[in-house]
Amino acid sequence: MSAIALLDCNNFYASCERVFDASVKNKPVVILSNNDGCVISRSEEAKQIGVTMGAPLFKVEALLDENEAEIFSSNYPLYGDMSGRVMNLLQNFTPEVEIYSIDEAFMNLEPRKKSLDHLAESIREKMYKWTGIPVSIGIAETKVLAKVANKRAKKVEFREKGFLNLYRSEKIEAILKDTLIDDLWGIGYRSALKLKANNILTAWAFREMDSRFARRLLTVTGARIALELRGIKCLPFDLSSAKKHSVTCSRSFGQTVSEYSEIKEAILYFLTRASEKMRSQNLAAQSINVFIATDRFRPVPSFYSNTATYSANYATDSNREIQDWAIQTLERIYKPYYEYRKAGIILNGLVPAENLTKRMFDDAHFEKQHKLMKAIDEVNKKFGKDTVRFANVNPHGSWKMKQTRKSQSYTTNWNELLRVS
DNA sequence: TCTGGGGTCCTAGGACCC
DNA sequence: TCTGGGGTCCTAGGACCC
Repeated sequence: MSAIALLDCNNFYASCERVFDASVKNKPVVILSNNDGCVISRSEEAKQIGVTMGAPLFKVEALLDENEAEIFSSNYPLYGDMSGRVMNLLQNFTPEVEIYSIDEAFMNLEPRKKSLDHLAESIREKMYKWTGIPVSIGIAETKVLAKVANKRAKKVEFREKGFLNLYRSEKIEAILKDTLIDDLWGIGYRSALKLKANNILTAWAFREMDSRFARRLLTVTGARIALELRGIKCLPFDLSSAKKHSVTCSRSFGQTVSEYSEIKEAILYFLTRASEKMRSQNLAAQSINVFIATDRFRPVPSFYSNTATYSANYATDSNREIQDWAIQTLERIYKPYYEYRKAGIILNGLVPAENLTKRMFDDAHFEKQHKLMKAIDEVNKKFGKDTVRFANVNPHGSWKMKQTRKSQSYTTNWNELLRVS
């Protein structure tokens, strides 16, 4: 039985901003979602003054001003780059690292030369020294228990140490009894309601629950979590950094949009971004899902939301072809007169772009398009986004979000390096 | 035309995560 | 005035096959 660690970066986005801007140390810092809509990351100081996760900016703006907080739009190139540094560093401690999210990774700590506590300490220390990012670590026999340990490690009692080792620990029972069912990884709002209706209020009660009943109530997903709480591994360790199954691009608009031509513009723009990302992983899509929606908070004159899928007989990575799919699909769901607030596309059925099934008729033609797309991607990578683009794509449509508080791309753009004066 | 059991594949929708 | 975006997995149900 091996020990699993879950490492995550504390207040990741806020911490990233701090690495490069000393003037925001020891101040409340918050990072906003796209459109500068709501708070998605908070420094410790911001949490303390009572800014909640997901709070809409307009509701906490006064509070932030009073406390002289720093407010940033999200800067994903920066966070992505910092994430890469963190994950690379982890490989020095064990080859078995599963990157679970931009700021979290599971690690298999076996075999090891040091004690688990010692190992956790040295990982934390090196991470801070080399990347400037503070991290928390939870250690246990399964992923779910490691998650519990990690969460607890952030609480006041363990914050100083920054890690909690529950591997074969007699503390497990007490901690599970003190963990509310709502706070358990994998149990969301819906499942928590069902469990509470059955008087299952804590992680411990869930662990002790009859597993057939757990399965009936929450399907296999829930049953697995209950077993993991007992120390039985059900969630596999995924080292493969597996290829994606889908790529999404969607946005809320900066203002409402009604005209078909503008919605189409937005959709084609999202398509450009998503297919770029797809090709960067050498994948091709076999279907597309298009969705549009009016403002869910202000259903005026009435709420409308719809989605449709186009499935092709072959996969492609050519924008020309996917554009055709997208437009046909959009036409099926677009209705005039509505004030749309959000739209997006999902590319599905991703397969490796090499060795695609040969097409009966226009294979040579497709080969050409494939090469053309690759060439366009190269140019845009070198000279900047949308240097070369399809004429029907407008990267500056009226639907475009506003991002007014973005920090610099310190690590990914030569023109925005940190200046030392 | 109806009748049965057993199987696969696909899709839409739900639930959850960060 | 102002409320994010990008993913995964599971299941039920329809269509189809023998």
